[in-house]
Amino acid sequence: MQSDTKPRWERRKDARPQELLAAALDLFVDRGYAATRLEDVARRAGVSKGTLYLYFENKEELFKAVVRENIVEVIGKAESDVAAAAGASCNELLRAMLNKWWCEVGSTRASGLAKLIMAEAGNFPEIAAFYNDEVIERGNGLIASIVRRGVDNGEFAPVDADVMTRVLTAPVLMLMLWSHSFFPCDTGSIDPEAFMAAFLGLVERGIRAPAAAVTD
Amino acid sequence: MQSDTKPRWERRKDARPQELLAAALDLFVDRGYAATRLEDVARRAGVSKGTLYLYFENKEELFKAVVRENIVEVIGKAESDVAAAAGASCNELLRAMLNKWWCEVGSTRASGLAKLIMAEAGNFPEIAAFYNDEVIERGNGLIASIVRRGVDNGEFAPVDADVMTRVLTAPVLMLMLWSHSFFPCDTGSIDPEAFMAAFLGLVERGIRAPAAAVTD
Amino acid sequence: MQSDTKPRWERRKDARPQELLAAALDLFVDRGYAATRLEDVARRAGVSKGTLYLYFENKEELFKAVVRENIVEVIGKAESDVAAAAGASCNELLRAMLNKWWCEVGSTRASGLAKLIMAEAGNFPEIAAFYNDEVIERGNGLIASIVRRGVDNGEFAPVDADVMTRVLTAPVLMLMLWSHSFFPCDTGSIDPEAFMAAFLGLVERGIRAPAAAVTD
Amino acid sequence: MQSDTKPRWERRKDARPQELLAAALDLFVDRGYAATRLEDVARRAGVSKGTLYLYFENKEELFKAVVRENIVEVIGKAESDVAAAAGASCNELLRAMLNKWWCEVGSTRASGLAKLIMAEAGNFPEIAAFYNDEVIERGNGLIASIVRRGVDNGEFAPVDADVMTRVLTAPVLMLMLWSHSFFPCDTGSIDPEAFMAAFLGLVERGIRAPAAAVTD
DNA sequence: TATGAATGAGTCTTCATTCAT
DNA sequence: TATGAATGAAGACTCATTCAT
Repeated sequence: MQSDTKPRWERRKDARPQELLAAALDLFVDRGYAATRLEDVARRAGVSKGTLYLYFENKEELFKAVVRENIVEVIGKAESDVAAAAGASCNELLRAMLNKWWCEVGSTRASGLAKLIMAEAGNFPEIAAFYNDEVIERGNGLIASIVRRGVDNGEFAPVDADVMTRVLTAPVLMLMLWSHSFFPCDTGSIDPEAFMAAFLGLVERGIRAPAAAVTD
Repeated sequence: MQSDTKPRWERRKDARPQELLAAALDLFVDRGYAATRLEDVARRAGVSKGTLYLYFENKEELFKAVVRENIVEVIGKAESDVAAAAGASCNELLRAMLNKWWCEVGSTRASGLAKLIMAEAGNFPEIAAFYNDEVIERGNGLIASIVRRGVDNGEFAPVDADVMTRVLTAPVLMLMLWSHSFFPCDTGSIDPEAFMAAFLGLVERGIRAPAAAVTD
Repeated sequence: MQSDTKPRWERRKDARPQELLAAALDLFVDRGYAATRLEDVARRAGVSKGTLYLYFENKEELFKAVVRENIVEVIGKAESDVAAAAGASCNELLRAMLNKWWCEVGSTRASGLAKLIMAEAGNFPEIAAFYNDEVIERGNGLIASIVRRGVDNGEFAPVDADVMTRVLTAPVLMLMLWSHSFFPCDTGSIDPEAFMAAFLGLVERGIRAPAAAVTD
Repeated sequence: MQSDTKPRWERRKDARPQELLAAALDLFVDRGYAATRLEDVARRAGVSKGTLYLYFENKEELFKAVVRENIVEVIGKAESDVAAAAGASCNELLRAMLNKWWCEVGSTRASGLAKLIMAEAGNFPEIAAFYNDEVIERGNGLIASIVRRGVDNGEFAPVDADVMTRVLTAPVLMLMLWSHSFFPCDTGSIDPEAFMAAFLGLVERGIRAPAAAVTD
């Protein structure tokens, strides 16, 4: 859409940040935050180290940009979805959200960022705070709101919504972590679909109100 | 009689390794593997850098020793326990083991090692291999053996033991990870006992054979 | 126009490797391999430690580059020279080569590398192998080829070429070693030209075939 | 010869320094001065690091003691021998001394000390001075005195005795160095006896006065 | 005498960041 | 905008020497 008259050597001017973000995502996911060298990010994006600093103030800002691009955005969409499904069955909605979370984030490269955060947040407080505010609080809030609604309307057993949110998100988080592990037994032996199916089955049967059977 | 001048060092041969392992556990857990400086480990144990090398060949061997001391040993005991409980109810045994795992490892400082491994194994293949062989394979094997027995004797629904093992261990693992996170919401908001209770309840109701409901 | 503040560094890409190699040669020769600190090499070349690593992967590669620059190249030229002098008197060619060796390598700073190798090869096997292949084998082969020709054409007494090569190269090597010794008697008392003259005279009279006298 | 009444555990009290010197010789020769660790010396002698310091003030004194024990002593005997052979043929005496030197020092482990000195004297000035005074000056003086006598009595061509001493000692020195090299071509391909025979033949024919040929 | 635990200065190597061009 | 040469602080590991026992 840009003017066609621009000389050839200036092409892709606007694409630079995207290429850098893509390269950074790959390397952060593979190596972690501290172990990722900016020079490698630059090289993978086909630019020089100095260029990277033209687009991102420093390593930390680069990382934040990667998180925004790959995770924060998805959460925003999910929030809209939940708001739109106000009348749906909570048991189904809950499982749909968990499954969607796995499909749209967990099963992508972006899930490596969760591993990274888990691992290194303690050494980089600023990053921890950012991730907590932008991802964890919002993501958990979303799940908790569904649980709360399910408890309120009698679909679910009367559980503590915040605690149950943790229990429900834990397996998906672990699956995300495992999918970025280098353990032979992990990498090789877990079938994510089977795992999610087993987990969602457990949830379906495990969360609903006992009384529900009577009610039926 | 007491000299006013503190001796340059104190001779504590037998106590040293334990003190060093304790200091190393603390720092590995707090900072991760790569970010832990051996000089800090030494200082925390009250000795000099060089002294550490009298007891442990290098950083990697120090780490392995920490894992052996804090995790491998517990697994060994658990294996005996399971073998001794051959006739028990699998549903109960399973929950007992998961709970015990949390109590004896998960809720201690040692659980930080799981976080560390999750996070950094990819950058340190030798450590990954060691941990996989000594901890993951053995630990998973233990849980899977119980699940398999429960499926065989009809206590459990006919699930895939290896997949279910992953599903069952995931929440405990995540709780371990969370308990070593620095996120305000994590550190503050999770009550491990409530989490474990919620999780074990989910398991009890979720894993048993459907027929069991009829039996009640 | 000249800024009063000296720039933190100066950009000298093309000159750098040469400056670093020169500094490295000096220090390796003066202090040996193990005792040469890369920081000193850098400082002598007027750069920082890190800069050195932009041009040479590590200490070993730096050393190899120094050897290539200062010795291997000369051997290559000598090989051409010998090939070109196919018809010359072997007695004269032999002495010319030995003398040339002294003049072009032995009497320069580069000869200190021979001392270094002699001294430290045992502790650095990789360096030993490199030097053996690139310098010793080729250099000895060159001298031996002349001796062999001289024996074959009757100029020389029927000696074993490989043994005689050792005998012939030994004094030049020793002179090289001596010229880098710090012994008062060595540094001061040896006149290399007198030494070489005495040695070459010894060779001229000592190597030729006894029958030669008859021939005259 | 010591009292037989001494308790068993105190045996070999006087042998300790000898054992330490033997161990030190081995390691200095194999690894050089700087690279020899005193802990290894102690271990090889079967004692602890601390014990070594009971007998030798520090690394440097240990090294000096090794040199005294293994080289200085031999030179003393050689000086007596030369003094006793006042009337012998200088050509023969010279070759006898050179050969003896090889046999009694050069072909033993002690020759490795020459390599070590050659290599590292520059980094340890005190050691250099010691070796120069105790070994080099005295050894060279011995050879030079024979050369001088041979020139004076017409047996030898009128050479400069000091220069010729260097030329004559150089091959033996190099043979000593080579015999402690790790180069395949060195270790494997040099036959010391053949080398010495070739060298001594060269000397015999090369050093005598030209007139001598006429005389024959 | 003998031990060996303890020390700490010293050296190679890495990498985020800066800045002259 | 883009480059990449240059910087320098930081960390693992070694080893001569000391000294309480």
